[in-house]
Amino acid sequence: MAPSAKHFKKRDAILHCLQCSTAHPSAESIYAQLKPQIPDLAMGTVYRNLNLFKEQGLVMSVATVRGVERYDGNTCPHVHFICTHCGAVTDLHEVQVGPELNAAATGACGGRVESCQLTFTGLCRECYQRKESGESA
Amino acid sequence: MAPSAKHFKKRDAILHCLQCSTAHPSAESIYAQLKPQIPDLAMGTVYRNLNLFKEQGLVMSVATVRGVERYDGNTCPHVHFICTHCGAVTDLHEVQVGPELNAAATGACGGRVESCQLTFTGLCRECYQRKESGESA
DNA sequence: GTCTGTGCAAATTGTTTGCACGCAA
DNA sequence: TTGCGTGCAAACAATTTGCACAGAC
Repeated sequence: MAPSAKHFKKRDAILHCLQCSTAHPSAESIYAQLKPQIPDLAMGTVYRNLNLFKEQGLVMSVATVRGVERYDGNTCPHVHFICTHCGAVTDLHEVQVGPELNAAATGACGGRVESCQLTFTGLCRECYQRKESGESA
Repeated sequence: MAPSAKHFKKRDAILHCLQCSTAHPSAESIYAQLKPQIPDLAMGTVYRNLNLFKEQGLVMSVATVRGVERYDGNTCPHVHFICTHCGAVTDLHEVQVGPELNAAATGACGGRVESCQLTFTGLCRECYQRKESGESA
């Protein structure tokens, strides 16, 4: 009855993993998280489904951090923060990109703007505090 | 006398190539551009210097487009546009990120914000026009 | 002599792909 | 029987790295 029978078990698990996480996981970490529950999961499957989801617009690529691609199951436009020290990617829902920027970009590029990503980089709270206390010690 | 004697010939050439280009080249394309003038240039050298420049803050990484990293010799903050069709990366100097966003991000992340990148994706003028005329034909 | 920049080629690593199998319709 | 999702392992491509040498000081 339900279309998500046995046939889509892994696909659903991967999507669910992405949509329920705010860590913006990499393919590798999705695999690591799912592997215990689904022992016969293969990396190829993770990558294949990830690319499928991207095509379908269910998932987007946030950034490539230290050579590995990070994904986001939340496709509503929002701002990201990347910690250069620990590699964490977090959402900054408090920061908003005004529509006027989009309009300006459309005018400036002369073509069609489809999406917009604002990303801040720096030190996250944990790494910042650790660094401060380490240096002052 | 000048420190940039023979010893820094390739390093200088790579940096110059980046700073004079607005195409946000990849390591590969820097190599391709320089190779005719400097036949004994090696990819390893390009990558090594690129990483050095990044550390020194002379150059920044703009984005990873289709799996290849793109660099920018212009480190003044500015907005980018990436064409999903041809992979071109261009500057949008007309669009500006206000300082209030930076402040908001600093507050929201709780750590330290070091840089900010606003990137639009879509179709550049050429690809957009080509697509339009192709479809309406 | 020492230090730094580099060529070269091998190694590493993230990602993709071909093939064969198994379940669902 | 046909089609799709998948495991597995090989293939790929971008990037990094170890080693040895050459020129600068």
